[in-house]
Amino acid sequence: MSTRRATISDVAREAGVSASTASVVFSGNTPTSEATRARVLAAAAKLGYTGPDPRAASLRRGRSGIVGVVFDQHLGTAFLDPVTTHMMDGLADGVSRLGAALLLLRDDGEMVREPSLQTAPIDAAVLIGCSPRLRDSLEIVRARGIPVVVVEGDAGPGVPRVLLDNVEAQREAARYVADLGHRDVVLVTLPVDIERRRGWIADDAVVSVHVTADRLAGAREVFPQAPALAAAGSSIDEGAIAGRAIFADPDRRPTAVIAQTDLLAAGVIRAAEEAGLRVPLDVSVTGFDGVVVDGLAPHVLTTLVQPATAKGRAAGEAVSAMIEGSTPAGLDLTCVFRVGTTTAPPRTT
Amino acid sequence: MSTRRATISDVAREAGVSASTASVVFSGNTPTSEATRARVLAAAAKLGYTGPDPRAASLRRGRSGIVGVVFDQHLGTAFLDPVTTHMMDGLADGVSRLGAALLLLRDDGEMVREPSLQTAPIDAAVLIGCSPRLRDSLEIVRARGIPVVVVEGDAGPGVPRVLLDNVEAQREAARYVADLGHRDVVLVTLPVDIERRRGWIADDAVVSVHVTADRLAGAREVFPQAPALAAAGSSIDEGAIAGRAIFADPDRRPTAVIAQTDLLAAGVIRAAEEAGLRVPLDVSVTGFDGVVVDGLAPHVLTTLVQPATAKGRAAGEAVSAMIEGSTPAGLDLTCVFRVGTTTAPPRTT
DNA sequence: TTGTACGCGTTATCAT
DNA sequence: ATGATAACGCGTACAA
Repeated sequence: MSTRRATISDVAREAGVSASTASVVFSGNTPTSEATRARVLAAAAKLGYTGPDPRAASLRRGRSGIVGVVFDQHLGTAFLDPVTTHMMDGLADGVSRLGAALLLLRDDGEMVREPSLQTAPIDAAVLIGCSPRLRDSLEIVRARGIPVVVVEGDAGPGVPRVLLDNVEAQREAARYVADLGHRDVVLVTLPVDIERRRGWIADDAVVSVHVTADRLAGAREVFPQAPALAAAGSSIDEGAIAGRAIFADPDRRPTAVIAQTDLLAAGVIRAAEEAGLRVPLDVSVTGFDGVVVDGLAPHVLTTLVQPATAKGRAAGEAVSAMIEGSTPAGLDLTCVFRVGTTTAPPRTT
Repeated sequence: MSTRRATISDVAREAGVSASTASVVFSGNTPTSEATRARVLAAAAKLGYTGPDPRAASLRRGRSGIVGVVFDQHLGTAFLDPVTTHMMDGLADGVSRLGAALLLLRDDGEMVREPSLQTAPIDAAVLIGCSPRLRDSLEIVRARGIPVVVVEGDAGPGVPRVLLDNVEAQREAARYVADLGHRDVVLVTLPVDIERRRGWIADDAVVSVHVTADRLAGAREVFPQAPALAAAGSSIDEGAIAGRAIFADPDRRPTAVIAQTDLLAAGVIRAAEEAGLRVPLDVSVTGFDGVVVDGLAPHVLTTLVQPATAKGRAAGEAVSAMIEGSTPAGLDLTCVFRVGTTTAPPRTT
């Protein structure tokens, strides 16, 4: 029972070679004779040496092989959104070429103990979302000289971004609804600001959340007068709350609802069915995101399929490229409109 | 424009102090005079030095401040389960005392490029789930001499585990259902093995998934003869599939269904309502987990509320303790039975 | 193919 | 309160 973990020098001594030779055996960066290789490995096994200390290797190499992913909210909250989840999946994929792992970081402004965004041993960072904190996070990583990519957020110049065509996509869906013959349409939106207040959005309201504003703008290009009801978040329950408000008055029911996310759309459908309306016969509903909404079956949402996984992968590949020295341009991803079973022409009364 | 990032020696030189003094200014580990402190900070600002290099600090200190979380499946898949999500939240919380961040690791057995579980600069590891891979992962981290905690899995001796009282909890729910007067009960279970095949579980079937087996055993203590239908996973849609099978034949409908997760229960409820049954008037349904099932409202599941967040936090605190040198015992967490609106006495026909 | 020499950037210890 | 010194464990020129 040694009192201290074995180092590569110990192994080298045991094997009767120099430390650098042992190092080379483990890294494989230089050819070694089969004999020494075997002896080194045997010595390592004997000493319980499991490989180079990652901390020392990382100092020496100047790289840790870790990419930080920065959230501005509780991890639990962030992962509740399937879009985020899929993006993480793509991200893991995108950095895997580089063999990097993902470090979950939360930058909430507080001075926490390490490792925070300021001190984590990361080779690059991915900033997510469009929070007000984003600028500050960006400041921190840029000061550290760490490559950074921003996903769907407002970054300064010189920072590669991965963006979505929210305006155009939402416009396309709205156009489809209009072409079906709908004129009486209500929009259900994501929160308009950090307050996350529910309610009808006034014409002069300032929508400070990027995504919300863009999708709203897209829909309004087709339905300039459509009333818009803001939800407090993206969930089925929130959608149902909005839906109940919309379908409460039988005399003022719209023939179509354009929701800004699939979850909201699913909630609206739920509310419609509660109110005795059939989808799409009595009311058409569209969503946005193209995620699998658990429990929505047998409906198939008419929606905009966003490449959530690809978004993450693009971000991952971008940071990989930056780590390797190149300067990737930003990437603009596009959604694909998908016609499902939740839209139909309005009923002729 | 310097060609190289400034180091703490550069800062010290610029400030006219020694490197160790500068170091102390940043770490705060030793009192310093206000004057030197200010001079060092000024020098740092001038040189664009943003703090000690985490890699070097980590080598020197022998700690990285990073805790690895090991999954055996796609991250996207893992995070689809709200229980996992909540656990991650608790985990983040539990390691925060130590100021650690979480590194997402996937150990799928392949020899990947670093950092894998074998080479990641982690101070401790948390292994999740009851996969066959778990033993191997365990082997790797133990060989590295890294503290490890296993959550709801089968670990060897000497490894702290965080466990749930699945058997007892499920038994309590079953007892409650029995006490309501139900005799004709069907169980809906999680997958029985890696195959994830749907279908009725034969009496002599081998249930190799720990959680499934435990919850099944608990229910069978009260309802030894109850037929059990395995789902292919934990989701509303899977629950609905099981539910449709169960309610297909009007003559053979049970008066109660005991589902092994809330998501499955929600699906069963959906299927029941599709079949024109009212919950809980015509059929009672219980779940397990106590997560918020988006879209289940207005129902409130009768279920076993599992302390998912606490589970994660316990694991986090356990690794924190181990990093600091103590050897925490395992922790047995208990579920709390919660009566909701989805159970009632069977209708007297 | 193997060994020598050096430095990566920091911090703990101890002396002043 | 500050400074000198010595590792921390490794990888990589370069020489042999």
